[in-house]
Amino acid sequence: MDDRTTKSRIRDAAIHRFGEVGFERATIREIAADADVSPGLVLHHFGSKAGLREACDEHVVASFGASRAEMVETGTTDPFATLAALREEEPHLRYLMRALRDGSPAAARLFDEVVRESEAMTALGVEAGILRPSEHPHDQAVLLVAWQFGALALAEHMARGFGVEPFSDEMTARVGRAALEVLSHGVFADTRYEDAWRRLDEAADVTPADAAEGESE
Amino acid sequence: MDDRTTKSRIRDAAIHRFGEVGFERATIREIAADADVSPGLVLHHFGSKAGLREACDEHVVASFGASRAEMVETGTTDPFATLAALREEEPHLRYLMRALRDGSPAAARLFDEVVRESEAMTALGVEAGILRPSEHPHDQAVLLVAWQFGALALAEHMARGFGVEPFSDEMTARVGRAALEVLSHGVFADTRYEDAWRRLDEAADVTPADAAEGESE
DNA sequence: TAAACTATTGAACATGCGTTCAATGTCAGA
DNA sequence: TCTGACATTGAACGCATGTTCAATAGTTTA
Repeated sequence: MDDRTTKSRIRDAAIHRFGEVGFERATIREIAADADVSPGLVLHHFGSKAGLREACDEHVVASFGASRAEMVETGTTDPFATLAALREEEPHLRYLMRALRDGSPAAARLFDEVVRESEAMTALGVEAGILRPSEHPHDQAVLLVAWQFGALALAEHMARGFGVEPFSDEMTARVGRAALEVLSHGVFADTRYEDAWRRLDEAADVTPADAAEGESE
Repeated sequence: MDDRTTKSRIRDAAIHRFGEVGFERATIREIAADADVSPGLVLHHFGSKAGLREACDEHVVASFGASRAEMVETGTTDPFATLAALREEEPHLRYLMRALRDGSPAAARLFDEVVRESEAMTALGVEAGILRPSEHPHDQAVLLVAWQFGALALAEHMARGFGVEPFSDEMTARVGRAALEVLSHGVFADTRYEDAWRRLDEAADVTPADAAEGESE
């Protein structure tokens, strides 16, 4: 027995399928079978496959929004607690991972939201003396979110590299440890590369301000 | 006039299409049209769509292998020179990006190869005093490659975050600058998080050696 | 009770796809 | 010139898919 409404059962089955095999490969017939309904009913409730995707997007994004809002309230500032908390909702996480890879609009929305929040939280961390101030806080936020989401999207490959199961506790631990080391000390022994880059930068006059237009080519 | 052989023309058209829209969405008919041949000829040369993918995989992986081998010979040790060099072959880069997102076997192969090479190059860098020695060199290599490839896979989102075009010089510059800052200094002001994690680590006894099996659950 | 509306089904439809295949063209070698 | 192998075409086939639709069951409303 399943006390959820039929519509939400279909949506959850779709989230699961989409997350597992991607939007393209997932078929309405399979989703309907998973939810123990006929294919026709899926279309009755969601209009089309695209409509079904939108409903899933909305639900997952809202769900993550809620848990992020909770973290903001409790005042969590570091990104790894976030990652750990995300693991609680594995189907949604898989869905998000797929959405990122599929290039779904929802993933783009979520990416931008998280960048914005990450930038704000970083500012708080800097004030609190926990985080090192960056010369380009926005760029850094974009990069760190891309790394975090990117690692999520490539979880399968990382797991293989570690020799563990994707989405296992083992994996979270290994990723967390390695990431903390890098994010605490960096990987370069000194700043020779950074200095070199900065000189190139100043010569080419690439500043965030006039970033919108490309003057070469 | 195109002096390449018809077969390689088809393969290059396929690499382009696969890279642009992904393996699933790309159709043999479109690829054939791009290469100015009939759909039948594509199958005549490559047997099936999967065979065509394999041929593309092999070609792209080999191409990247060649340019990486060249970098090893010239003794380049830092990952950003690699990124810059990759930009020269944009279609192949787009293909690789898609392959990573699609979960193609070729992408897995390449990922593992690059991890291995990255680990070796990092060891060289440490010896040379350029790179900081890591406590878990393999884990660090996996993480850094995942970040690098992940950022590549999410190039579209990063570009939007920066307000620039994907695969533009502008974008390379911004990513490089932000990455160098993080990889030179880290983001944490001190090691309090790392220390806390290490204590958790020792308590749970999570070591790389017995990483293969999960004892909980 | 009757009517209207919603949930649900199963079959059918249309389309686009990968693939097959017989036919034709092309060209090197006997 | 004849022949065989290969390149190439275009039409057709079969299949899986998203979608439509009339019909049925169930539930609410007047």
